[in-house]
Amino acid sequence: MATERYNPRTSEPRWQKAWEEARLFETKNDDGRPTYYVLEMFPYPSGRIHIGHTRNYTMGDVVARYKRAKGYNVLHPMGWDAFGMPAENAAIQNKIHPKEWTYDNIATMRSQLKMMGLSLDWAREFATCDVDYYHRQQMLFIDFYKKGLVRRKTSKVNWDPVEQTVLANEQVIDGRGWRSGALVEQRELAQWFFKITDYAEDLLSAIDGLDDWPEKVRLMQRNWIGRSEGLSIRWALAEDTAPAGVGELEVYTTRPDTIFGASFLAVAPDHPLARKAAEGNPALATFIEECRHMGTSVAALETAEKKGFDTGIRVKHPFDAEWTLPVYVANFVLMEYGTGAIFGCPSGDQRDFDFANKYGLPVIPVVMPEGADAATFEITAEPYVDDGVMLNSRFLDGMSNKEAFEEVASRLEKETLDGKPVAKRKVNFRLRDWGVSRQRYWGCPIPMIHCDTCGVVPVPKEELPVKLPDDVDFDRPGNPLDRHPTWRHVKCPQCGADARRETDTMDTFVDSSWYFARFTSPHADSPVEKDVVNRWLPVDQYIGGIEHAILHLLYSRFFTRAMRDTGHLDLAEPFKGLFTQGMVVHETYRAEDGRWLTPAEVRIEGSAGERRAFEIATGKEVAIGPLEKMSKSKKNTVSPEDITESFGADTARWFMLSDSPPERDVEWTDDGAAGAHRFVQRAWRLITEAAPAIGDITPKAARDGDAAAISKPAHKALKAVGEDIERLAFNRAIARIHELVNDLQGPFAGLDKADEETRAAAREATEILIHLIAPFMPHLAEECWAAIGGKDLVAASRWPDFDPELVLDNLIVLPVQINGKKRGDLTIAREADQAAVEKAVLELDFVQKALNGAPPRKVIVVSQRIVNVVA
RNA sequence: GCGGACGUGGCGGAACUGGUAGACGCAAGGGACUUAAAAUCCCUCGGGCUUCGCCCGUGCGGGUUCGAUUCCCGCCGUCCGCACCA
Repeated sequence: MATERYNPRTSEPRWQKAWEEARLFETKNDDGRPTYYVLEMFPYPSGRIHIGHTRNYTMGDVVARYKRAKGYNVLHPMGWDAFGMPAENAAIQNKIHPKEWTYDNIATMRSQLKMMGLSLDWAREFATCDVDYYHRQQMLFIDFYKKGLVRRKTSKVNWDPVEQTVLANEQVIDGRGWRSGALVEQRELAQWFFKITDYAEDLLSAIDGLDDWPEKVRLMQRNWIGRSEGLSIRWALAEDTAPAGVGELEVYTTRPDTIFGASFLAVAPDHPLARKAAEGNPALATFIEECRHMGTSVAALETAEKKGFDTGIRVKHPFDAEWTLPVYVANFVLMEYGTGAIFGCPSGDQRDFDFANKYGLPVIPVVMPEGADAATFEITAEPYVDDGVMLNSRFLDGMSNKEAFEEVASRLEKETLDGKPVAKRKVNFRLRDWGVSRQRYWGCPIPMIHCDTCGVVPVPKEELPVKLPDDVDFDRPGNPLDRHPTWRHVKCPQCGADARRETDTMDTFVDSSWYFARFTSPHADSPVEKDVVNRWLPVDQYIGGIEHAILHLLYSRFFTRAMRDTGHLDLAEPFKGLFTQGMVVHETYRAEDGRWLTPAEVRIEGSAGERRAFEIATGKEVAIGPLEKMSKSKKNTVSPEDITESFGADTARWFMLSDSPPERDVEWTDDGAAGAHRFVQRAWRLITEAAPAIGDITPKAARDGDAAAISKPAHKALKAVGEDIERLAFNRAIARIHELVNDLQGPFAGLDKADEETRAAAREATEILIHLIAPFMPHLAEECWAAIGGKDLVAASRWPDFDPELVLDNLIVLPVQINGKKRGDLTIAREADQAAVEKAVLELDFVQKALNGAPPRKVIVVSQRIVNVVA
């Protein structure tokens, strides 16, 4: 019997309206059921939602709908990470105010998201650029300040000497400003910092408790914090080479054991000693000046060619005053790490080795692998960086390098230089304090006032918020707040004299470090309401991109601790479960003249192996580029409307989760989307064609007979899909649903002639199928539910329970291997014991043939799994 | 440069804690239905061979094991992060 095709264009808006009218997704804080908080990283309002966003939100939505069906009070909110540079770039390019640009984008993207049928609580929506939000962020800043978690110090920025502005790292390309093309300089500015390093130890050790985080993210965070135990060693300068007034150089090392392999010391270009030495040395000053043009990013420094400059200063070896070593200024030594100075042991470190070879410095092997011969061991092509046995190291010879570490540390702790110990044991962290100052307009103003007499004074809370002025211009580069005629002029809250506002705004990472807490009480006067936020946090399942694995998550973990220590909430870890999803990628197309083309502008011919692309407008062939993350610049984006208009939101949701595992990238293909839509129609047809036969039947599972062929696969799928969703294995869940539909296809064909028992089983299986589909394709599920005469909404109904008896089979099929290769199967009762299985296996034809009359050497029976006969 | 991942048919991928490699889907080929098309349904689909079965096969080279996509060692390739992109 033919039924009409499912029409998502009419169906989807209808059900979205039904959910909205029933206010199904508006979460009440005082609901008594157990809570479940699922959150996807909120988007930056760049202009349009693309399919990559929607994949992320669909994952969260599947979890939210599933958990709701499992009886939880689910919080699933949405907001906008709305401050940031693109709004200012748009202001400069298109003469549109950042606020207008941002709120326009939000309006567009909100309506795009709504088309996806996401079960979001829109009543809690906010944007971080809402005055209401950044007002509370300023409260938090002042609380942190009063708690001693904020400090001011100087740090380096990228300075564009032509534009006279600070550049972000991404705006520095090959050491030049992206707009001006001028060579970037490093410049020191006084800036605001959060003292995240106060929590370094705790942020590190608490990672152990984050069981529901991916191991790779935990590892990345550990490495980022970078705790090391080492020795801080003071090296005396040789008097005749030292600049006036400087007597020593302090070096941090994690390898004091290699101290007899040292052949040079190196300091950062902005180390005080380097500056001092440069005063009387123009060539050195020139070298340091060159280093200052490298930009400030660590990646840029470390990928640059390693260069050093001999200062002429020499230091005395701590164990031998007669032995002196040269001090270099080196472009790869970072002032921010340790003491900004290192000693180089070329035989034990690749970078030191390269450096020594470049500048003709000695390479003395001091550690060799266990068992090597000290008389013949040499370092030639590469250094030896692993643990081992000491050599060429006087009193350390023969010790393990671990013992040598202890020996050097305890000896140097006792030695003195100018009356103080030569060395101190020191725990060092790679993690640096978090610089939050940005010299930009479109961010949360830092609520501080500079007074000539009182110094830095926080804005009194009752005078908050410090609002961004609307009347700004972007005709010139630089921070419009700085040149605003009136905004920065205020009275000092302490003495009443004329004073100046801080014109720096906050890093947008601050905005995203507590939004998850704000969602619990989005309209409260205080940043959060303690009892409410305590009940909802931590977020049960947080979902977002791997690109945020370190900074955003670390900052949020710091913020939660800081909010705890300022009395706003009572927990340390904001995210219980974390999932990092992959990106949606698409081929790129580029015309001969270099223009990027969108997928819609291109026609594809041929198939696998020999595909060619042609520009529709010109008919000319264009190059097919590699799969890349969808981006505006490469034009390889697919927008949700493209799909919803042709196939509907359900098809898009289904496709994005179907093939690739969620943590991996997914390639958007039109064929794949069409295939997903075929399944939508197939499920619709299966259910609506069955509807007349099962309309008035009471659902009942069948355990035996033909009808069990309907109930068993349904209950097996019910069990598997539930487990797969819990594990976020959406692609597997979808494969299980495909299998169920395949399994039901046959038995459902003759339903109109079937007996009562079969119809009851079919009714039950259909209800299960609809529930399985519902988290993924909620609109289709509602339409199917209505088609079989279901009352109420699927979105408001309970997840069914599977019958444990139906998911187990009495007979199982065991693969049988001979010498590890599969040669056949054995069908046997599930409860058969080891001996019975072994006996049955040895009776099999192909086993006897393989054994050729001889007894088997061994029979391995892995219960319920496999049998291996070793001949 | 440092840190982290990933690599399986023509394609996306599945394979639980070391236990049947290729589930499920896409593409392709063949067939049915149709005046025709679309839609739908059925069959084939890693490679090879002496094809009732055997051999090879999970980036490459070794190793451990009764058994390795999975564990170990060494390579190769691709991707992500690196503190002012969000």
